[in-house]
Amino acid sequence: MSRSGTTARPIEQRGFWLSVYSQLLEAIGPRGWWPADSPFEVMVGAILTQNTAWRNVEKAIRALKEAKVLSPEALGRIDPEELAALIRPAGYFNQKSARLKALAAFLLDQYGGSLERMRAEDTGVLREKLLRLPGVGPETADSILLYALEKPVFVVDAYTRRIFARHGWASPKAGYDEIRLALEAALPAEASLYNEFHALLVYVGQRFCKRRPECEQCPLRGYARVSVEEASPNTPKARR
DNA sequence: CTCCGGGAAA
DNA sequence: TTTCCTGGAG
Repeated sequence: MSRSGTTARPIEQRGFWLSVYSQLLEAIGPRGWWPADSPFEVMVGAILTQNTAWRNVEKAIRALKEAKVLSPEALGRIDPEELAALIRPAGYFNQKSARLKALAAFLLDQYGGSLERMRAEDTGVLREKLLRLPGVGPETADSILLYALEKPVFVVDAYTRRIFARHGWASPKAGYDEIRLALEAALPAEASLYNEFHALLVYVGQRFCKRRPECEQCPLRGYARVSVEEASPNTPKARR
């Protein structure tokens, strides 16, 4: 076996990740993810929130509810342009309209629109099927698996990768599955744990580990293996 | 890497 | 006014 030298920083100790988790939970508190009235609403939200502020997703979901089209059947029937108009506040409305139509068609075709039947499918198989859908990449697929179906899949996102890179917990070049599989291997396979952990990381990314990091008040201050400058050199300084 | 995009914070 | 938002496809 080759030992390229870029290998290591491999398996973090379980205790380390659990201490990070409890630190965040204690400092920030439960985030109550995913806010929705149904698993299907979670799936729709997972599409709508792609690179989009949640505030704007709420407007779109409200419009879907008012138009009474927040179901696989109704989304399957609605005209794509009409759907695009309804979800306009969430941005990328033409793309997302097509993506929602594809998701609805998938649910109807594969599971007769029943999320119970969908949930009964093997997680790995289901993940592959979701990834084949247009507009469903790794993060969206895993968000659906975790937050809509309560499968123990750790959701990795841009915040996660930024936080991990800055603290020296993972290489900046680490791939999506590399981080996901490492966390899943190091943590108990509990959906409730992954649920809260990811939500807390998003909070840290939004409030502290921003493009210009504000480490002074951050709950993760003290958990870094390296300095921010060392881990990610071109980080902008926070303005005063 | 660029495009898709409205909405609101900075 | 500019920047950024719980990404994914070409």
